[in-house]
Amino acid sequence: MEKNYNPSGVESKWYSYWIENRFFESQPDDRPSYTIVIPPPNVTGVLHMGHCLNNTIQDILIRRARQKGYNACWVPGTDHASIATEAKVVGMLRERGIDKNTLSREEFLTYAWEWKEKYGGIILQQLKKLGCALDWDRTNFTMDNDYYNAVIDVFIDLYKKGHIYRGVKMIHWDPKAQTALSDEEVIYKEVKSNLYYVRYKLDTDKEEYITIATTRPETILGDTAICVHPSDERYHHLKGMYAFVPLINRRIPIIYDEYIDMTFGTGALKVTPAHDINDYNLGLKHRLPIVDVLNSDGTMSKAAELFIGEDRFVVRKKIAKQLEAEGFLVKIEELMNSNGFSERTDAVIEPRLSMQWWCKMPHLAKPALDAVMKDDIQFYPAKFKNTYRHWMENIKDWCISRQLWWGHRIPAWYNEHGEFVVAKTEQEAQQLFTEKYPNHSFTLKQDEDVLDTWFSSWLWPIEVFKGFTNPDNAAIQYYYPTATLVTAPEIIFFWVARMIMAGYEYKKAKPFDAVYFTGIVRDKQGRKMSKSLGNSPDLLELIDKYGADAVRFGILISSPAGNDLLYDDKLCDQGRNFNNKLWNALRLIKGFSVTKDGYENEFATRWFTARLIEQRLQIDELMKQYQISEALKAVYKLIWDDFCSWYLEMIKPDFENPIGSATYQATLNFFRELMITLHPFMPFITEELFQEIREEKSTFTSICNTLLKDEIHFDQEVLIQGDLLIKLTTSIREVRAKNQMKPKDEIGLYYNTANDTSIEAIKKTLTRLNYLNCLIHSEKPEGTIPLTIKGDTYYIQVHREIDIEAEIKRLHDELNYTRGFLTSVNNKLSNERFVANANPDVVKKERQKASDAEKKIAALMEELNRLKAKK
RNA sequence: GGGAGCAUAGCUCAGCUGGUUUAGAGCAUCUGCCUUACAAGCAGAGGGUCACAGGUUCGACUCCUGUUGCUCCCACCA
Repeated sequence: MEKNYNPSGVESKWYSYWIENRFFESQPDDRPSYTIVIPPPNVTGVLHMGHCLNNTIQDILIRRARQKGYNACWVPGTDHASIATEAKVVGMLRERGIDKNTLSREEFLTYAWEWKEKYGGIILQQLKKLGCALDWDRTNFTMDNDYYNAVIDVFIDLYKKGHIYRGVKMIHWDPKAQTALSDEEVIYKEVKSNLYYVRYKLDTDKEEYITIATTRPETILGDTAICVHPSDERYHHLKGMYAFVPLINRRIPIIYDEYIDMTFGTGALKVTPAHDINDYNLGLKHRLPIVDVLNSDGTMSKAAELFIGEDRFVVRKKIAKQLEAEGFLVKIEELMNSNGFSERTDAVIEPRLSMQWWCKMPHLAKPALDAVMKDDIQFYPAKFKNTYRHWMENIKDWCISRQLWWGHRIPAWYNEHGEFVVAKTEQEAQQLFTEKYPNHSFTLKQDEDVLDTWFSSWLWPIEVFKGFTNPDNAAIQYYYPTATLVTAPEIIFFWVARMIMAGYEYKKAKPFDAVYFTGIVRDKQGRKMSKSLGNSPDLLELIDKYGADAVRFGILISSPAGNDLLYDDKLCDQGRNFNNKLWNALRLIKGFSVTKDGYENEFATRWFTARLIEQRLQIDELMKQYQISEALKAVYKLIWDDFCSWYLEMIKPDFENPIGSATYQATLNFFRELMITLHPFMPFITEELFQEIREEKSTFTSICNTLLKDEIHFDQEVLIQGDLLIKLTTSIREVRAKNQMKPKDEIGLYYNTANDTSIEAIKKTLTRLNYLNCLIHSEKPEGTIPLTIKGDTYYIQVHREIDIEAEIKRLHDELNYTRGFLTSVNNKLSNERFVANANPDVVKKERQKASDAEKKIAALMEELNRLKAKK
């Protein structure tokens, strides 16, 4: 074996081996299932740190489930991501000099599919580098033929049930992508804007004005009223009056409504029903006309009368100048306010009135809310239940149509008069049309729009098993409900909530038992990783540099449950070092020469046997609670500290001496068990080392399909002895360090407890003791340093002048500490109410603590006096 | 504006339903070691008024209230 572990080559070798031997494939059988559906990454995506965290966690859950005897199935796939992909394709076409507007729908879709075939699989390939144990035969895409039909069928079904309708409402418009967005796709950001104070001339004989304040002066051209608060005395005299919109002189009424905030600006609001949701509502209430001054691309429309065809932001500046020139602009103030941006294109959102398709939510939300509140579906961390409840209780109708081509085309058919039917095919539509509108003409045209991406992804846990296409098939029966969904909290509404709704609506059952929400990956300064900051490392480069195991380790070890994690390359260093530690531990073991009568350490093997079981139970508990980074820490310590630092040092024979075959076999076996325990976290190196010590080379064995033992009983007593041994060893090393002794300097230990069998296990290697003597009570050795552990005293002989003053001080400090401790314990015990009220076990423990402390104090006193006498 | 969460060592965090010591870990720091698996290593050390102020209790890092500071989600302000 090389001196250092080198992951390159090893990782791809084992991934191929796993695939060739179909270890990740799953078919229904008599084992219980453990299923995860991957949150399908966008076809446009490349792997980033968020994916790394997310998929590593899923991989751990899947691999562990398989080790625990479940039939584990992890389903991969991608999401067509309508708006994001369409934007990419449009961009690609532009680079090639093709304008989307010159293409037919079919031509555009041909390009889009080409693009998807070329780039759509990249992200899945990258997951293989991470080691993900996905069942590739089950790969799904949200626009696969069956999946597409399932989405359309669900639309039709909900329409028939009366949950889907068409209507004109104020929606969020993305002028860049030129499509409607759902509420969830709008991100509000604080921006610095100007607040323009503009005066409107009143329709009187005198030179009278009313001044309003607005951040969007370009919409002045769409004003149809000015609104003030009914109890605002400043404006009482204007009742029933009119004003003129500056520049275009439209005569508009002054209206009164309690919606107005009198303290903002001048207390007078310009009302533009076409371009603001609140203004729209005011308009409805006061029956105001609507003047839509913007085109769909964000330029001024004909209705604006001025600046026609110019961009809204250009016009904002121009109109301010013109207002100023004509004496309408009173002043400009700076203001922080929040603007909506498109999640996908980052364009500033326009509230816009338009005809869209909607899905009513209340009846879908009800069972989905109950399931989470009653913990039928468990959220980890549970705090997200609150967020979820709040949204579900205030849920609004879902805008599901998008003015795009890439996606599931809405199955609605219209005649020339805008009358429509919903049907899967044109044929069906014609039939329906005849029935519905017997005397109308019908040259039918299908709706040009597609459905929101999430209207397909909410069916993911069902349709990846063909739960719509073939509802009674064996796979859906066996795998659904899935076990755990691992996802980011950002998409709790977009996706998680809606999958739960779809699950109850169409399967009458939850889609998953639990949802684990990961944190956000941030850089070490706590900033969110983003392209624009350039603080996101290239994952593939990281894997090349450190190996996937080390990267997995790095991202997990910093990842507390439910909190954001601060990633730093240093953590991958730690992971790489851990790899190397494992590698070298095996190098040591394999380097032993083994004979029947070589060195045996029966205590050490007993101790580690117990330790292994104890820690595995601990890891089980942590994993049950999804405390994944804590579980990894526990494995890490078990291997590094318990196995390498203590166990291996205990069983290491003297230089060039052989090890006994019993101890050797036990050690190999421990190592194998440790690899299995670690495997879900670091799959590649554990497979490599597992194969390295494998005995039967003939069968297609892998650590992937090796079961974890489920022992639950272990020897508590030997663990206590081990702790004592560790304490003693540490104390001896401390003496060495304090006395600045070289490794070669002679040192000896006297002990006096006959009942202590573990003492024999203090091998010279642990502390480099030159001799170990049991002594009889009466003859305490001279010139030694006393160590008091749990009331027993040990003596260390260092063969050099002892600094008695320093030793006295050390004993004194320890004595003081122990006395303080005893006092606090005694305070409790002398309190009658404590003894009366506290749990009897607690009282018993406190009594034990007191007597231990007393014993220790006595021993310390004795040694202190002896030292003082010598002085 | 509504809601949720966090505050423990220089940094990142454990410490679950009050009593395992007078609070732990990893990283970082310092000291000593090229000791025959690993310097990507070994051994040892230092470092905390558990944000602040009250309260409940025999007993509070842990429960309650308030204050301060930070984070997130939702609603959305012309």
